[in-house]
Amino acid sequence: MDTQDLIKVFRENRHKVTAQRLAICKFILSRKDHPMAEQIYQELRIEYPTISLGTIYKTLHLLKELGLIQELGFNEGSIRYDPDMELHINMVCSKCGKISDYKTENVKKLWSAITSDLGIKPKGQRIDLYYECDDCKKIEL
Amino acid sequence: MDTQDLIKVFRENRHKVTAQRLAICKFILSRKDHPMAEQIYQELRIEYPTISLGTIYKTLHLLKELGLIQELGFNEGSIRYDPDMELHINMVCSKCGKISDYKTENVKKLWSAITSDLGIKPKGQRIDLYYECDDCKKIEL
DNA sequence: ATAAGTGCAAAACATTTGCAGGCTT
DNA sequence: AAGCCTGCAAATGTTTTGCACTTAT
Repeated sequence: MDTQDLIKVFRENRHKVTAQRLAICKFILSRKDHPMAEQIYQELRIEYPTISLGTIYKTLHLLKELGLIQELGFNEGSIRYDPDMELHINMVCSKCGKISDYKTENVKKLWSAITSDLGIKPKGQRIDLYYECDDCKKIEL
Repeated sequence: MDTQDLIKVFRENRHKVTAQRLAICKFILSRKDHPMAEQIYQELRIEYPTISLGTIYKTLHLLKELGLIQELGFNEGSIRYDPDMELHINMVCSKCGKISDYKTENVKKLWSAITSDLGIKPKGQRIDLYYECDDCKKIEL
């Protein structure tokens, strides 16, 4: 999704196009490591010194409403943001907290088995698998 | 897991057995609706008027350490506690937030497929499926 | 011109921490 | 008797809210 697409989505939904909004959206949509609001704030502050955390949160909520990102609440009480809206597994390192996405056809099969079993239609999902990542394994040795 | 088992686990791990601790543990282990700390506090306050939120949190952390419950962070920033440590799916109603567990052999199959694919051993997992529950569907009509 | 968005600061929550006194071992 | 546990209160960290000012439409 490039800048032009973003602008189109905003206009179609009667939301104004501002520099901050574009910057926040482009930032989160390009990141694959599920950052939290504070991280987004710190990085954008370099280019937009007056940007505020409030604006970051408001924009993230807007993106969630528009269906462009997903919120993931974690145990430490923090919320992280994931721009991947497709069915996937969050591979979470239980040591360092690093997250990467993993996709496999098997999940889709499982989901269709479950939904036909229960007779429901899913509105969304979240699948976390906790493991120890390669970096943390190395440190251990 | 009954009271005697609980006492045994505490003693084996050199934790003292107190009335509050037993009450909190019995409460959370018997609940299937994944309550948050505040809910546990409000309900136990009836029988133990001087119990404090701090104690609730400390006890929940202890139970997590002992591997008896799981913490689930949610989007609203709250943490809910799940006494079911087996592989299961959290069926979350996206309207009212109600949660129930669902177990199926299919998940175990999926998990073993993934772990052999990636060559990792999972330390834990969390699977949420968002849908609209029967009660909320009825209200809608 | 109008309505919506921004930045700032204060408020609202949820969770954690520190400590004096009390209870289990 | 010693040390862990409790309850209270203060501190922390994150997210939300209110409002005057600015900007996009």
